[in-house]
Amino acid sequence: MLDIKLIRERPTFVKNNLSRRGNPEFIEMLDKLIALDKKWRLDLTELNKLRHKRKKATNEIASLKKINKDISNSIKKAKNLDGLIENLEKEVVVEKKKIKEYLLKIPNLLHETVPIGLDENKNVQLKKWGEIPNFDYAIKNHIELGTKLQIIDIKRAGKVAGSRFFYLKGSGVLIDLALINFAIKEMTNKGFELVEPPYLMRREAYQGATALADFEDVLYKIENENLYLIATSEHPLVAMFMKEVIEEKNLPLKIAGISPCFRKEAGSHGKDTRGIFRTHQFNKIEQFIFCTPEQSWLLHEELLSNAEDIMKKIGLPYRVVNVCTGDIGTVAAKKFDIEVWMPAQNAYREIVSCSNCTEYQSRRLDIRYREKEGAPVKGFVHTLNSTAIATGRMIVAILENFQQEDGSIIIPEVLREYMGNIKKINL
RNA sequence: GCCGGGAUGGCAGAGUGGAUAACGCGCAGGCCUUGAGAGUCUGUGGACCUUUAGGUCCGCAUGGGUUCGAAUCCCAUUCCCGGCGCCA
Repeated sequence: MLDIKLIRERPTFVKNNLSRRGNPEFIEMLDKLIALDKKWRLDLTELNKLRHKRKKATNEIASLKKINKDISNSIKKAKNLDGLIENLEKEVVVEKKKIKEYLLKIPNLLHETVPIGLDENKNVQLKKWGEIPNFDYAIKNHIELGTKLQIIDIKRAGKVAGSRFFYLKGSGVLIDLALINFAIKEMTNKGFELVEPPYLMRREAYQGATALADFEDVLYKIENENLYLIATSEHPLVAMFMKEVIEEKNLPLKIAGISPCFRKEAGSHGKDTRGIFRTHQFNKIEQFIFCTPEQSWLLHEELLSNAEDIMKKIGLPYRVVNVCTGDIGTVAAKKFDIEVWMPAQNAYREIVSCSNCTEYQSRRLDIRYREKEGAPVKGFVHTLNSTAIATGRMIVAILENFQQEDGSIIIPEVLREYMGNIKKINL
């Protein structure tokens, strides 16, 4: 959510920034918001005047009553104002609500370094790491590999839960858990505190964590309850501190969230339908940071480098892209994606997403900071998030990149200690 | 799920139908002091208008209701605590 004061004081600046997203709807919304805000302030001032009049009348009643004088005239005077006040009150409430709605829909301001572009094709490659493997035999995709090795069962998952679900079995489970444990070690070594969040969240909290428009497409709602399954641990992690004031000595607050993620993936029909690249449920270890505005851009780079370290240690070739204005989403001011090489697709595909959300989430959730206890609040914290490891996609990458001619898989060395020191997954 | 208790500023906590939501802690500033501390004075919820100063309204979990007037009375909802029940 943007600061309404900033919009009032520097409307052109905000408009220019929003226009970089290339969606005229946002400009329309902003114009409507500005006009509505103006009207709201006028009406509010008028309402306050009326309320003042009534207040004076009721005070009069109190003092007349004390000296046993007749109050029927004064009561009439006060009652006459009621209708006017009630009507204007309703108007003001409706206006305020609409203003809030616009504010919740208008996306975050973009950092100046975000490249302009309509879609992911305009994302700018920043760096590349690792050698793309050269296979001198016909390679298999992760579905063939996983099925043959009996570590992934998509068919039976379809029978039981529908498409985009999967069973992991045997060594598949071990890799999944090894990835989690490896990520835990990496994050702990880098000073992150481990957190297992609730997997369900109330609407009030969820609305602060993400954009309203994302709800229906992405989130599973529990029937007859005000609860949603989390799409990523980022959401319960940021909401964890809603309505709180954090002391500066505790910033930056670094958290590693561990949880399954549930996503409807509505609107992605036909995209990545086969296999476990895009599924309704997967496990993820997430990096999350609360910090001061001064710290956030440096920490954004740090989160990226943490995620890159993991890629390097596992040994997967990847590239980093600076996500462009059309692809960046509502809440981020700037976003890096790490894309891993997927041999069977002959392409780099997203495996890590690393965002600086500046104060967009914290303003919605009212997460502020102050110098120390009792001191006045300084402002809203900045929030950042980045994937550490999303196990589903990582398993796809490992199977495809480390496959051997006979269909076996070489296990990356860093994972072996968590898998009983086996080096290979064989049939 | 049932019964009971509760929700007031950054924190603690009074106020049970009538003007400014008390006192305190913390924090900020002034005075005092070589400095710190102690002491002392002032300030310390939000919004809007006007801005040198100031003015007005809102705010006691949320939403309704009663009343000329609600933190206070009534109804509903949410959350927290305790007890009982159920349960991995």
